[in-house]
Amino acid sequence: MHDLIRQAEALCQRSGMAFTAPRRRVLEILAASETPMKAYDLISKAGEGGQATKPPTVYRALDFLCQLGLVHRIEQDATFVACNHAGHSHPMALFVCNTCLKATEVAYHEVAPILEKAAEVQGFHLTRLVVEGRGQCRDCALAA
Amino acid sequence: MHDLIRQAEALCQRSGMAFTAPRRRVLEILAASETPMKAYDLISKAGEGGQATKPPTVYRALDFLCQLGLVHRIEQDATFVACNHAGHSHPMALFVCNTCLKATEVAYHEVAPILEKAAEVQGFHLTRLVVEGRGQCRDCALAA
DNA sequence: CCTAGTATGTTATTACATAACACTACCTAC
DNA sequence: GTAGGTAGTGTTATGTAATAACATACTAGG
Repeated sequence: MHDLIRQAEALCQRSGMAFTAPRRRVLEILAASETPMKAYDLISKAGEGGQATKPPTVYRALDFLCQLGLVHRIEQDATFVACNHAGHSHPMALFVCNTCLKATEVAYHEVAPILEKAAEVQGFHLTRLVVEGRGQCRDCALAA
Repeated sequence: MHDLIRQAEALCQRSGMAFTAPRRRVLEILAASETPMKAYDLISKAGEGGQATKPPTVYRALDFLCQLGLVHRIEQDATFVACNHAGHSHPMALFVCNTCLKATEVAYHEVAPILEKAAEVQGFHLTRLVVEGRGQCRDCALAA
């Protein structure tokens, strides 16, 4: 999706950050992938153009893109996925289909305050929230 | 906490599973730890008794204990923590303090149905839910 | 007894992630 | 213009997490 790339360029320009070659490359690969990718698949894919691409290069790009909200890391299985809703900074849950492995993003507006409150009751002040899941997506349910 | 060990014994007996030496050892170490532990810290700690303890042994024990709900894996940082609320199978969120690294468990009864419903709207059927967080715990807030 | 099931022991390897340092490009202050 | 800072990349090496594959032991049922 070239949309995403253009959004990334815009976002970087606004915040004075550089949208450099490796960052672009990593985002392009992720945007073109149907499913979340493992870091090392990404590394070897990024290296296909003759460009030697080593782990730190890719991990740095991933950190950058994650911070900007253009990419999400799925903690459950250590994979990375381009964000469909870039720009927005909604809190987004990532639900991964057990069959096709695609990730579905679901907003959880209502849920964040509830969890924050529940945490606060125990004296815990939340600064970051991770909501993920597993299950079956619509397509795979219909196909079954 | 010997409570946890006794609970584990009981739980295993009821379900016809064996509470074997490595399983007990891993649970003991986790129960005695203030904070969630990384797998390899666990492995070397388990090996302190002269007993050679290799990764597969410990990972197998961890899988077993996680299935029984006696231990939780914290996906954010690949650590493991003994569960304070064994027996119950409440859905539990794990919030990790950025300062002291201790984990606080918070029930999220109310939240699960909301997320399930939000997922269902997009045709996604949830079978597993992971809710985790980061922030500051009560003790560290008071100390600050 | 012996065999099927369950669990552990052991070796080796695969996969995930970062430390540390050298180098480049660019920008800005003098 | 040039000294020095900042941000980013390249490269080597290593640290950390997890599992594959196969051998061995324990135990309960026929």
